[in-house]
Amino acid sequence: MSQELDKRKKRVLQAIIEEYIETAEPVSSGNLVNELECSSATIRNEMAELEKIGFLEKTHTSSGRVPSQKGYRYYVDELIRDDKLSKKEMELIRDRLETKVNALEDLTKIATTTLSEITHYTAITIGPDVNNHIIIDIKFVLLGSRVLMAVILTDSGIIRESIIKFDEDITQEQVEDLTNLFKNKLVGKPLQTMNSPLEEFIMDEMKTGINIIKKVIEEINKIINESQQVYLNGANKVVDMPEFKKVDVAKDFLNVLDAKDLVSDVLNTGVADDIKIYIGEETEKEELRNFSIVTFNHLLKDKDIGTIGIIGPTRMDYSKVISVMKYISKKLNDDFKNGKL
Amino acid sequence: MSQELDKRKKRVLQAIIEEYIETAEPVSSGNLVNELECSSATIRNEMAELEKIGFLEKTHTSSGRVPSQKGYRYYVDELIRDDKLSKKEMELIRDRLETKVNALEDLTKIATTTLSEITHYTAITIGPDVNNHIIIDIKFVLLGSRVLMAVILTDSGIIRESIIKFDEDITQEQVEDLTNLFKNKLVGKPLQTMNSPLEEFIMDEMKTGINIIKKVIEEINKIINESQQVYLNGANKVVDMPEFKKVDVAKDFLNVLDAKDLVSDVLNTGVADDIKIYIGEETEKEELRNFSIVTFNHLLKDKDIGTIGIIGPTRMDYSKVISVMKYISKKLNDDFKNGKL
DNA sequence: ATTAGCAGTCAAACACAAGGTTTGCTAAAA
DNA sequence: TTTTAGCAAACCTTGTGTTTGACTGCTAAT
Repeated sequence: MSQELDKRKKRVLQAIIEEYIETAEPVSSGNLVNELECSSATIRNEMAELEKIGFLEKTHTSSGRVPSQKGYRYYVDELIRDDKLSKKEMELIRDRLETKVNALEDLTKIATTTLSEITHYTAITIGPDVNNHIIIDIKFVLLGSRVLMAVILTDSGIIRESIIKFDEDITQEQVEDLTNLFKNKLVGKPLQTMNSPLEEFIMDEMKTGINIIKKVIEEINKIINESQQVYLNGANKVVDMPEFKKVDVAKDFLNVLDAKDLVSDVLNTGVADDIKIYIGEETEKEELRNFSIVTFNHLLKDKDIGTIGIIGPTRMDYSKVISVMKYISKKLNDDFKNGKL
Repeated sequence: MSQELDKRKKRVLQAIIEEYIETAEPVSSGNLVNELECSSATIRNEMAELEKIGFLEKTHTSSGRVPSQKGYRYYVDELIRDDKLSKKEMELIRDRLETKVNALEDLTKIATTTLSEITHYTAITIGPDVNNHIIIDIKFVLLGSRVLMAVILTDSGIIRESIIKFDEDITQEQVEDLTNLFKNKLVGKPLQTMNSPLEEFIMDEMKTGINIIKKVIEEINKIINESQQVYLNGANKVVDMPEFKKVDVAKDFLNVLDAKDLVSDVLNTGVADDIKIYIGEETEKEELRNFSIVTFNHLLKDKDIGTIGIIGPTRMDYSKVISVMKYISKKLNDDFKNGKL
């Protein structure tokens, strides 16, 4: 899979990619002569070979080199560094994550915002897939004569409430009936059990009408599915990136952000508790061919807190992004061990 | 205030503005000769006079005319039409608003999305200011030994829940104690009462610790203030507008969208149950000088359902925007009268 | 009061030349 | 064998000058 490069070629490739990430301009041989102890001619020879194996590209005959998708891939697999955080940035992260939150989901949002802030890329989150989380309790609360609130607790600490309005009055007796029914039927089972056929919910000694039960199930399901909500942060960061001077690229990007399911598809394929990088066409989505996505899925003591993604141009500062993600990951785990979460 | 223009001048001004709204190109005299029964020379004379009184501008000596801010203002005050909806568009609106919702806030979001969809501008919503809504009930539900949920109902039908975690166990007795305390103290009063000094909440026969009460109040206040949430739809619409070919204008726009408080400030000044138009500098915000905002605040039987705003370039299709808003407004009122809401 | 005609103005489009980078290649040096 | 210096060729970028075409404003005729 990964080609063998000699030491100097690695250094040349790394230098080119890092220079290009910084400047967004094609990198010339003369440009690197300060960083490597050899002449520009030597570097040119190396560049020619790196181009031959597909790691570099030229925009025209006499231009400098630009990394190819394959080049970036080699870079993130072999050459990347993950210590690109300044003291100040670490402090900022620690500070942000120390915010007291009531729900784990808020913590994910905070991590997302922080990530966007430090990397200057757009960040996207989708909540964890809660379908296989185990229900540990269900409560119904009567808020008015025709308004019922359902509260579901899961083992992952995620709480969902749903407010349900009826066309008829609901009695306290019916509420208790519902509570018993759903508790018997669902506690200890995964959330997706809510999707079982209606008949499964009908029991012998029921005082509550079937229409009410049906409605309750519908509304709760709605809430569960909505929970895969997409949260977006820093969409305006795009305008600072030179690649978006070209209007059609910017257009592509904004459209991608709007078609959230495109990105959430990618986020959903991310492996649990890992950082994953998709460069350009690796996402296998036509609309995303000019962009890269780095996803980050964190397990906090087996609890999936959702997937965070960074989306930006293929010329993304992968090192920085990875560094921040790893640091956040570490910080969350430490806090958890020390009982802060 | 509003200047007196003779009939033909009005027609010329209207034609220029509507042409410019459509094409985003300066309008020449020859361009209008088909719509008005006179020669281009006559139109040129009229244009010269309209320019003299500040309703039109030129981009350079020999260019066509472009409406000035003052011109737009005259247009929206005197010349605008509000019947610019096609049958199809009305159908779409009706269809969308017929969606069954549980919370009024969802209806506002649907209206926002529809508005953005039909006008092709970015739409922004802020929830109603709930501070003076009257509390009609407060409930506390124990979700776990250390987790409490507070539910507040208001007369406007808006429901807020807050999940509160404690470092110590909460007993059922304490929950009842809290319920009594808050019911006595708050039912019938506006939500902002929650902001009263802590001492006001301390009563003689309390079994619940002051720290718990303090925490509860804090968390509930957090939720109330969060409710002025900004909901944004159609941010990617910008890329279709020619004025955003200029990168710095696009940058301005995206930054404005990100600095949501800027826009929500404007939305907050909107008068109840009315449509209000701010053209360019009329917002008195430096960052918004190149944009116009049309706000729409709807009262559904005295209940403020929030303010919706459309933001776009000063070259906005005001007629279309107003038409849609009026139609939505009418539809909501009709539905309400017919008991559909 | 309106209009035709015409000169004047300016932006946008195009072509062309000059200047500057950067490469690949060759031949010399290490 | 590897590295380097030197140089021609390629090609982008910038600037300049020219042309074209779309307007307007003005004047004089209708």
